[in-house]
This record gives sequence, structure tokens and C-alpha cells, in this order.
Amino acid sequence: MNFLERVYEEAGKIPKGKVLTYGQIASLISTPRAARIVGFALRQLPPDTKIPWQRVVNGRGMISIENMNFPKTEQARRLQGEGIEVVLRDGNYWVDLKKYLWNARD
DNA sequence: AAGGTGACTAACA
DNA sequence: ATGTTAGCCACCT
Repeated sequence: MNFLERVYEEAGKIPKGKVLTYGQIASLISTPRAARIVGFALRQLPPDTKIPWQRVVNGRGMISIENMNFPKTEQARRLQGEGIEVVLRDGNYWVDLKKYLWNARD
């Protein structure tokens, strides 16, 4: 099983209404410094994937997407649909990590 | 096989 | 407190 598959596996475990950071996922799969690869993994997800990629944000709770297959507006919309507060600040979408960051045991 | 790349981060200026 | 720079490491060409 390669790194990407582990990322998908962990991402799939994120409960609804919670978010996770790239670094956090990397740590969960025992490769703390590979946050970038996590992003790389999510980037190549097909539009019809079941993986809750929208629950993954960067270390400050910001949606890092600019204009890929999935627009950040789409991610923000999905998160709000799960009951997560998403605020638009300075052209970027943010979530409150203190409230929504998942601690892997909840 | 080797070097470039990135949905990241942390450290500096 | 904002803007840059430099590590990071698995994947892609």
C-alpha cells in the first residue's frame, strides 16, 4: 500500500462535521513531514470520489485550493452542508480549527 | 535512475 | 504582524 492510499484511508475516517490538516494526516500515517504529499494525493482525486477531501484544510484552517478540479467555493459549500462554519475572509475560506479539528479520538 | 514539483509548514526578515 | 525563504518527502516525467 503506497502513501497515497494511506492518505485516502485516513481521510475517509474523518467524521462528518470535523476537519483535519494536511500535517495531521501525515502524522497519522507515521510520516509527519509529508504534508505536501497529502495535498498531492487529494489533488489527484477524481470528481466522483467518495473521499471526504473537503474536510482537509491547511494548518491554519484555510482552504488552500485556488482553481483546480474543485473550486474552493465548492469545498466551502460542502463543509457548510455538514454543519461546519466556513467564513470568507480576504478572498479565502476559513474554518475554526479550535472547534472543528478532529483529534483522532473525538 | 535523477531531478523537478507541490491542496504544506515552520522559521526568518 | 505580514511577506519570503528554505526544508520536506513521496509521486511524476
